Amino acid sequence: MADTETSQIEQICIDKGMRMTGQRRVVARVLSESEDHPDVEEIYRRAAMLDPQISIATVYRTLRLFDTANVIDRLEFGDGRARYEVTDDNAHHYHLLDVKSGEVLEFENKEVDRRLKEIAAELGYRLIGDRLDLYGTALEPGEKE
Amino acid sequence: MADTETSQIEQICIDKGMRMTGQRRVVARVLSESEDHPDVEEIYRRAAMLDPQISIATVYRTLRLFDTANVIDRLEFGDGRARYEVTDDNAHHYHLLDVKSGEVLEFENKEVDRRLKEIAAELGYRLIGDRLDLYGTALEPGEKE
DNA sequence: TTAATTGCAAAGTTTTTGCGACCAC
DNA sequence: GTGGTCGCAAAAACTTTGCAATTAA
Repeated sequence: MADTETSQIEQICIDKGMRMTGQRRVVARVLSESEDHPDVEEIYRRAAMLDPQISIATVYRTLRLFDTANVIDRLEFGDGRARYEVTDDNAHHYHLLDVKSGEVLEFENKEVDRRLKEIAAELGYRLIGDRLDLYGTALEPGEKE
Repeated sequence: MADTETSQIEQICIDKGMRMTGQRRVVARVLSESEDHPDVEEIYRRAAMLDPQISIATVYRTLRLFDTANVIDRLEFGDGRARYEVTDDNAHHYHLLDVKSGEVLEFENKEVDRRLKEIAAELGYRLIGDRLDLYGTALEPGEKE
């Protein structure tokens, strides 16, 4: 079972030379197995299923650690709570929020990537990060596209 | 002097049928005259110069009111506190943060506007809002652009 | 062995809210 | 006049931190 496997994030942390405690392994596993964008409470809830003794303070500390090490990305969609996802070094992506359902879609666009880098350069900056979130409502079938 | 004039935002609020109290006028004036992106504490500080009796609770309530009415935009640059700017219906713009100085530059780009709308449509959504923030470091003279 | 990490509870930040007094319309 | 708004202080929501006990390397 997956219970004894090394999760994707755990391996990254090991490679980065982090001290891997049981709690960090649990949080790493939770994040590796999440396909959504959970907030801290939700990550804590999922982690507590694997280790009922884990403290939310440790979850906060671990998320900050992983975020600082660029292992995960902290997202903010304007609802006050931070959400997290695993950093994907190969494919930088953006988000589209369905404002009615709260669902979050991810999308990539190389053309946008390139254009943003150019824009930063035109303004005299080296682009080191970006955040692009679209907010939309689902088009009904037949509705104008 | 400007003290008795109707500020840009105040007029918008009047047009929207809002009840205009002295405090709302003060916050409206502060925002109208701000060319930066102040956070709540800073807005409160500036408002208190015009009305020393104003409460920060009222500043929070007024900002939420203005934001909900789309008179101002709430910005989040990842530092935990919300910042605000006057909504510009004519020219939608994006932000570039100088991560070293904390300075915020604004830029427009019709091509990006159009592309984002197309992307949303391709995903099956009507775009109703977006947020695009670039993070960069200033290029030194002669540095690769 | 020992410096780093944990759980707990206390405290720090930012924002919201209940309530009686007050004010705009 | 009266429903909306204000100031105040309390509380809510989210996040960080001090400390003694525990643990990874």
